[in-house]
Amino acid sequence: MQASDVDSLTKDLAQFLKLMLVETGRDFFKEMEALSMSMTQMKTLGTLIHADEPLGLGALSETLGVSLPAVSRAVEDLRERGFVKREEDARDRRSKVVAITGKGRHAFDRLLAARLAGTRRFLEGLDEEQREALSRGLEPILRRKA
Amino acid sequence: MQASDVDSLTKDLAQFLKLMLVETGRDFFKEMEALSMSMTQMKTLGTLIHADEPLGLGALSETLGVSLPAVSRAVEDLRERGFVKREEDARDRRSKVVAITGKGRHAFDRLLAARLAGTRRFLEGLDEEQREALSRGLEPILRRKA
DNA sequence: TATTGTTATACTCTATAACTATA
DNA sequence: TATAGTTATAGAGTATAACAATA
Repeated sequence: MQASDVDSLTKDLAQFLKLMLVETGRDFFKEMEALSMSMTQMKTLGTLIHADEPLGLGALSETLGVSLPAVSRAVEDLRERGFVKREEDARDRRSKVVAITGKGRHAFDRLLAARLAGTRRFLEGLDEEQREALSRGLEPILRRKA
Repeated sequence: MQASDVDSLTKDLAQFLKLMLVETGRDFFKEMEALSMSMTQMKTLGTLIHADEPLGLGALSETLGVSLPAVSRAVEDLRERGFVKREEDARDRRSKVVAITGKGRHAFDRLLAARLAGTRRFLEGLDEEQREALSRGLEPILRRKA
């Protein structure tokens, strides 16, 4: 591996990431604001939407890397607004399990769409050749075996 | 432009960005924490380091998209710690102009290095062919005329 | 009066500590 | 006792409003 190649590619990639962060951040944060959704609440929905079964608050806290009280309050607010439901675990009444609702899925989809909107807008600003090259550059990375 | 191509590339790029965010965020936030540096303070240093001349607080507030009081407090803390210096503008004593110090440059370089560290680590985990393709994908985008 | 910053105040989100209820 | 979650409290960061100094 030639160090200088990696060096210059590192700079290129960093520059590209910065560009994309600016481009994709706008719509996304606007949508978060419109939904009055905090970062923790968004990550909570994102975790629940992919979960096979309702999750306890401890599991959420662990997964999100956020304190238990912070999750507890974020979830309580989400519940009040109908984005999740929270129930006592029948087998252990100390535990409360949380699941996303249809309304929650809908909200998360909106946030996801906002995140993709900036990405798509950026790509539409490129020409076909640039998109082709980018696609060929990303493809092998995303499809590689870890 | 075939819509489906853009669709799938949008998804690929979004996935890639998410991957990189995780990969590059760790070192960076660790370094910010080590320097007790807030986001606004970091952006302040980043703006000043590229500025040709000292900037007034109003200009900083505008550039960073942060309220004047927030900038005022962020700068005061940076000044106390020697990362910037702040002086009255001789021509208008209402205005105070801020400039980065050597210590400030050094701190910002550390933050920049932390941000690049994750990017570089990621690239080093790829094989030569993957890096080549990525490089060819980014090159025309970064060098294009706006 | 208008403008540049600063200080006062209130709000959001967070973490640690104290607490409640169940196991 | 130990554990799951909630409530109390304090800290960091922000914005709007009130203020001080200079133009």
